[in-house]
Amino acid sequence: MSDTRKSFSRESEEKRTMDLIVATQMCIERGGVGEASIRRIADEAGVTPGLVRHYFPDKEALICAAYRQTMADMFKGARQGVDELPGNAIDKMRLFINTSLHPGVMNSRYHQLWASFTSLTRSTPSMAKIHHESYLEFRMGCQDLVELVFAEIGREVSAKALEQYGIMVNAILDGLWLEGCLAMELFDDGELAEIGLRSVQSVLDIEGLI
Amino acid sequence: MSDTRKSFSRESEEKRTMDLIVATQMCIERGGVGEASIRRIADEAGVTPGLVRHYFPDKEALICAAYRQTMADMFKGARQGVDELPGNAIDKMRLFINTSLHPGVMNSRYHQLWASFTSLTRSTPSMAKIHHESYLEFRMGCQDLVELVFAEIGREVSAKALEQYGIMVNAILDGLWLEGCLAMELFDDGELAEIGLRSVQSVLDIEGLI
DNA sequence: TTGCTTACTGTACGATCGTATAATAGTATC
DNA sequence: GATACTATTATACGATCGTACAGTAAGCAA
Repeated sequence: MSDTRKSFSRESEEKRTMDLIVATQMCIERGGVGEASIRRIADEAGVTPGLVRHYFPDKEALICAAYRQTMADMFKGARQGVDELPGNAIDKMRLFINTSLHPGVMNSRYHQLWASFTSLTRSTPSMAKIHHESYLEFRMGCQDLVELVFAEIGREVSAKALEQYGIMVNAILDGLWLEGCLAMELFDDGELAEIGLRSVQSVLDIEGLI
Repeated sequence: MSDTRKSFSRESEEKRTMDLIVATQMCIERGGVGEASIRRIADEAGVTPGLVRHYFPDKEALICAAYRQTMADMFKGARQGVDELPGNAIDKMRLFINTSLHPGVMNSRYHQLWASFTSLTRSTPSMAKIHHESYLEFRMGCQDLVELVFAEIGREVSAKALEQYGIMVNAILDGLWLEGCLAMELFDDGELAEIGLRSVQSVLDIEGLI
């Protein structure tokens, strides 16, 4: 039909794969899963639809890859600087809470991606697996920080209690993150982070977080 | 094409509308927004696709109606019995937390619906409005209960502080609800409700909730 | 029973979907 | 510069989508 073919340059598998994943994120970000068709993703990535199948066996595999990437991005964003921080455990916890509840992580873009992927976990087993893994990873991140804090102040708790504290902190961060993502305009800058610090301090019955 | 027409009976607008809304919920519950096509919804409701347009101007209107209905269902479920409870404010708060974090409200069905609708709020203004309204309604429900509790024990707090307590309680419930919906099998019966009670008690610095 | 209203069915249309595959061209090797 | 490899394009196919609309029958009023 067309008399001129699209010119192109060959790229590495890593680049093309990542381009397609990022394009998928952008499509979903724009209008949910329904907006993320193979054609639109390819267009967003600057390639033609046929190429997608060259790198991913089917659409589901691409969506899964984008899901994994999104969760990795968010997790990395939330823990930014926490592990490198030379300070004590309380400082790490404070930074973790602050970072998780600031615009770098708590924004409508991540929320849109998160909600879209989450809505697929029930019907797609491979996505349910990703969801499960990333949930546990985040919860364990919370739990490990709690453990550090308790060790620092010399408090001893059972493994079960520690787990429940992890669940609590995770819930508070998830809940505040949700509120912030969904209604950013209702809160002042740093308000949710402050509420998060106060809540976690209360729940863990510790001091020095604020 | 077919030699026999589908027999039918005329029904009231209320019934047909509700049938279509429920059918929409069931389709979304089954496999996300992608599964909720007009044809499948009509089939689920026991009517033909053409009828949908007789009651709803387009698909978006039907999805919005289903969104509203779902949020109303959840809100009603969470407040079940709370307002009728003759007891004191602490009892109301306890019941509210327990009910919100038990299977009647905290289940994968509601979560699937919630996540699916939520993923549409960014690109569809009419759904963003519904989302905003239902979020504020739930948060105010939390805040009102906090106010009742504080009044009961004679604690006086500023309006701003009260609002922040409402945000905290809402976040804790949202966060735990999410955890429970997404990984029900990781928790014992009533474990999350208990964690919720302990967290709220800590955060509000009150007694008698557990 | 007849006729009227309209809830409801059935079919059609153009667009878009995911996938398959043949044809092409960029690039490295010799 | 010719050759081989394969990343990439282009096109096709059948299915399904949302919507439009003409035709049909259910149920009520007279």
